[in-house]
Amino acid sequence: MKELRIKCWVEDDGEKFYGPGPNELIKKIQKEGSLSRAASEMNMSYKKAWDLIQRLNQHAEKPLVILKKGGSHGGGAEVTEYAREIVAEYDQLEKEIARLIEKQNLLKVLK
Amino acid sequence: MKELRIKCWVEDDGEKFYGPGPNELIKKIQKEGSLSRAASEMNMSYKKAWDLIQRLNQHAEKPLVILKKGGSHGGGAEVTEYAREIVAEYDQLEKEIARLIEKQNLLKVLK
DNA sequence: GATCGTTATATACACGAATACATAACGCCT
DNA sequence: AGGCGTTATGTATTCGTGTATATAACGATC
Repeated sequence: MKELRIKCWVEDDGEKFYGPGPNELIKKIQKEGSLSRAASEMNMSYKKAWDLIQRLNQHAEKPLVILKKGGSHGGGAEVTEYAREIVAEYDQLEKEIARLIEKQNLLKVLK
Repeated sequence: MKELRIKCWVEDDGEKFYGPGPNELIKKIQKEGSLSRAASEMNMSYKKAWDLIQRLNQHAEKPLVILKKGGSHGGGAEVTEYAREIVAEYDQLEKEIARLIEKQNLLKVLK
């Protein structure tokens, strides 16, 4: 069965840094409060998730995720208010794209 | 400088087979009448282009590109009318997506 | 039948990205 | 002081994808 897929992301000087992956990861961090658990939930290696967060915080004007190590629970990850705003906007954009897709079910190549 | 990018493609049972690459390749084949020249114009290896055309013709209900070998000019590649229709539709879709992008310059993460 | 330019096909190699693994650092708690 | 769970960081390995290279097949034209 054929279907039309669309993906959108943000690049900074040609380097991609925000897209579906980071968006989902941030949501899972928010839910779990832990980067390692969020990563394994996505079947993503911890290192990749960590590198991703570094790049995210570095390119954005304000940090999206605060990582803390040590402490009673060993540490944790906190999603900033700024990040929650971005997630909401990205989700909104994806919704609008999905609406555009539905209007485009007439492609000959889809048959 | 940050910018929003969008890409769309068609999948068949999860396998992607039509997107920006194939679309551009078909256009160049139409212009050149040759698969090898079209491929090198895109800085794409001949093998990759050939494999791509095979997959395209196999998944579509009608062939998009007819390859002929031998003959006075050594052979050549011909784009079918069906393919030209698909290219036109895909270009149209990309245009609509570009219009959607312009309305979306308000993302916080873009600042 | 020799030539020519293209398609057809297989194999070896290069490269980048992701994974796997190992180990250190941290700070609250008992 | 020791344990715990998490973050922090480097390195080696794996894996997929594309490239590079070589060679054969084809068929009209001369």
